[in-house]
Amino acid sequence: MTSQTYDYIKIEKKWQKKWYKEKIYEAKKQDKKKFFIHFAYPGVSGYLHVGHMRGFTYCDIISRYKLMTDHEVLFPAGFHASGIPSFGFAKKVERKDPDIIKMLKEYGLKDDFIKKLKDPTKVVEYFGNVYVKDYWKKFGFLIDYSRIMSTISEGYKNFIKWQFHKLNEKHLLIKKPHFAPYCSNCGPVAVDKSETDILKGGNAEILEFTTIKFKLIDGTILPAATLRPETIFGVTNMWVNPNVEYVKAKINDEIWILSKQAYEKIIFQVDSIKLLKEKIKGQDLIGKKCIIPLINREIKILSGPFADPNVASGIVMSVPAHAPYDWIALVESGEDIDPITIIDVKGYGTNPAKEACDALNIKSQTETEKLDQATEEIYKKEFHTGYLNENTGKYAGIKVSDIKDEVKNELIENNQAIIMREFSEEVICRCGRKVIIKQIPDQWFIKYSDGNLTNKSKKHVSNMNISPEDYKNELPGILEWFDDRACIRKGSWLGTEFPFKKDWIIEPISDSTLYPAYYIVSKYINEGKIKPDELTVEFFDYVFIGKGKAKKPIWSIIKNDFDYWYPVDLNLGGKEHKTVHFPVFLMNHVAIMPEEKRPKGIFVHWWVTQKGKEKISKSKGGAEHINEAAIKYGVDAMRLYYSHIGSPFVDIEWDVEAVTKYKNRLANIYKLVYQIKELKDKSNNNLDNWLISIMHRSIKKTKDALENYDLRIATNEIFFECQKNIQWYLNRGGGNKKILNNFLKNWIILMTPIAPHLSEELWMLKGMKNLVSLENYPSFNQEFISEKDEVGEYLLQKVTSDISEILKVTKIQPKKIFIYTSPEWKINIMKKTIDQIDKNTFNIGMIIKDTITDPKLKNNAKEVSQYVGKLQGEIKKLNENDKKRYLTDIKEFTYLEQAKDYLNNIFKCEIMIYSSDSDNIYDPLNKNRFAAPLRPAIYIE
RNA sequence: GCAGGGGUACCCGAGCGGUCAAAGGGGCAGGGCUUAGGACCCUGUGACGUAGGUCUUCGAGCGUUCAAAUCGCUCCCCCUGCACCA
Repeated sequence: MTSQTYDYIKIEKKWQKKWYKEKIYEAKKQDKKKFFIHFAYPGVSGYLHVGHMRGFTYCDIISRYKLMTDHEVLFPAGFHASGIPSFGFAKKVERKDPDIIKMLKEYGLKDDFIKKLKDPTKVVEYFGNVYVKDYWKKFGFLIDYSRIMSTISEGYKNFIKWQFHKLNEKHLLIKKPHFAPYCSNCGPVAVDKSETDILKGGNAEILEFTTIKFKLIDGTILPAATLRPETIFGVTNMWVNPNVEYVKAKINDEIWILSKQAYEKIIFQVDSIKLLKEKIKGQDLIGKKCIIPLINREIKILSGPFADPNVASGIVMSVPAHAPYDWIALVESGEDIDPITIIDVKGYGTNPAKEACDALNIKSQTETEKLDQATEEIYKKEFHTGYLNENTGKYAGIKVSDIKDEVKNELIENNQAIIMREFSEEVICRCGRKVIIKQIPDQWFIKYSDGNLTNKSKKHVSNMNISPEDYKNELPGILEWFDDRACIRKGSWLGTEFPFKKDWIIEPISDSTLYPAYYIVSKYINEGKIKPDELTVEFFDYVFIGKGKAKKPIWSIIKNDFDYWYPVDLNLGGKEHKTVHFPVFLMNHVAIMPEEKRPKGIFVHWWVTQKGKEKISKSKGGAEHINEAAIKYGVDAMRLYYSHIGSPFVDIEWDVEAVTKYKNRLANIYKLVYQIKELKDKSNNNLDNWLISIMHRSIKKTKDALENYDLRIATNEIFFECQKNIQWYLNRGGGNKKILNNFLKNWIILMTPIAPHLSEELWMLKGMKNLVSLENYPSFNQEFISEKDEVGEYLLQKVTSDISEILKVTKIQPKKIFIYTSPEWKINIMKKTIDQIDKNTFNIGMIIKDTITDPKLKNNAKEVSQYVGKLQGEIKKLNENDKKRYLTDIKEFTYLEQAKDYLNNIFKCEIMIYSSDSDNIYDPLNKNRFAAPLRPAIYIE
């Protein structure tokens, strides 16, 4: 192994050891500006994958950058251990789930140890360790490891209890009934796409059927369930399935007729319900009459075999003017009933349902596919563009989309309807039972709907620093829409006991809103300087909101810390947090913390997906394991990949080949530094000044980008532009040791936040003794900018590419190349014209006159006027950069003359350079007349 | 349903009124370096062109403008989040 081999494994180990030994990560309160950054702590649900590292890495990059720009940085981390995941994991271990056991064995765990993971707290402990040791430390994160905490620790629980006391004091805890997915065997279950808790039905939505109480003559209730309560005005009859035996139930004081299936669902949703012995055949209801509530019209019950006993109440009201199913059924029934139109919609006449059926040529109730299509079409049209007409009484003229809830609410207030909730598709629990929706009568909520809280939060957002900008604009809407959130639950999971109701546990979103504040305390807990049971309500009142007095000296020490570090400057999290975590993070701070302690910034990043934009999921194959990837590609390569492959605000694909390319790039940089070491010292003023100048441009661009957290732009500048520049310098023949050294040092520092291990290694190679991680980021200095040399190199590149172009087109094998730089008068005119156009004083005649006062140009008047004429249009198209280039004073002839060796080298032939102003020019084809500023004429033999 | 984001050359992806035939990377082709290379360097990669040029392109169609990938409208198509999962 030669010294030039990039042995990243060795390098990583070496520098991590040093960082962690010297504890350079530890945040210390100093007289500097502080920066508090953290990521939304991960849930403890198993091993993480390469996707999770994206956000963590961004956080470390920003944190390292701040550390290098004169900030004292606090970058803590912890685990969100509350909730179902660790509990579920433990359960799986307990029942020896083969996938889980296999996975644990793959990670090298012994049977004895695996057994221990039946205990959820052991699960948390184990994975907490994995996250710290195998992920965060392996990636070189300068997390303050002295503050690591978990949400199921005693101290944290006391903190959460305090939070809920505060919410209660502010009247932000309320009680009301709630409807939640529930398994009669396992308790509450989460219905979501990941299907953690369930076997089937992850895509199910909860549908809210307005169940309207139609009354039979004897007062018995025939409940018709509908998603479109506003159509009640258009009801002409009822549909009852003749083949179904309905049951009767007593709900409060009412007798209801409904399907057996409906009964079994509704018992969980109403307070008082009793099944009666009496049953009734659908057939026996047909022909009877009932009354439409609200409008008190009498209608007939008809036979509707399509009325599905599994859907809602099993009984359907018929709106033939607006529901294709009802229309066709009515036609087929042969009854003499006129549809009632209640909605006016552009593009339809008096009976939209009939028109839609006709358009699709629907003839029978059995054509369900077409009927569904017709239903959807009409529903969409009517909902978005329809208005209720005169048949709807006081609602006439109102938009359908605005009225739905009003009709529903009126019916409910009049005790003429209830809401019945049901899944859009079947949901089956892990245990095999059907998941139902259950009413929880006295559910506690955090009142996020509170107007005052919402408004204050929205106002706070407007002063925050939020990336991306789009999210900042979205947030007020989200806060507005964010509703009360059920905050406690009873069931098998981990979390803090709710202080106001015994045996109930605070749910995991509600216990992770103010938590960055706890990082200030966790350090003292971890170091044994204060005990968990000392963290009383008085303690937190004093430390966090300055209420009361310090009962012990340590209280004021902690408070001092808190006052220095808080608020959070930047909270990073994935896009999944946009509508859940970030809103509650904000609103709880606004509710509880004083104004100066509310968060300053949020950074939302998108995900790493599998090929084909699929979410990486452990259950569905998953991506590479973090530790394997780290060995295969190297940590710095992965860090570079995350920060460069795409904008933080798009999903990126995990692309093994791309990561490999990044790895090679780092190896090249490593080699390049070695190669430069071996160069012979030589100087070239123009070129050397150019390198310094361009270096400072890069410094400026990088810093500007990093200040805005534009990680990708910064990374591009450092790892691609800088490399390109130094490559140009070397290819051009540059070799000034002093300047190269200076360039490299700056370059290495620039790289450090992104590829810290490589940077440390290179820094040492340059003979530096200190840690580059603790260096100061280079600062931009205008003095080092040399416009002249930048323009000179630009000219050279332009000439080179022009010559190449000519060679390519003409296919000439060049023997001699002649270059003619612009005559002085054209340069003067160019400058004058730019100046005058900018000042809006352009006068073509004056410029020509001025120019030909020069006796040498007297005979060239025609050429002069032609040139000026063309210039005008061209200059208007120029941008500021271009203009600046033309206005820069540079002796083109001299510059090119000095770069002759380079041209010589490139084109492998003799190069002759002339100024168009000089007399002895070899120019057989009179090409020099085409010479213009920064665009010399070329002639090739 | 509510809300958000997109469609750019072979692919990924930047650009978001003139600097745009459109950055950067990858792929592909040719050349170089090499014992070899899947490492690295150079060149090319819309079409046409024996002089640095011209022509046609940025989902589709209209429009605004001296000027549009970039702005407006309409349409088509994709993707994502949505609360008791974190």
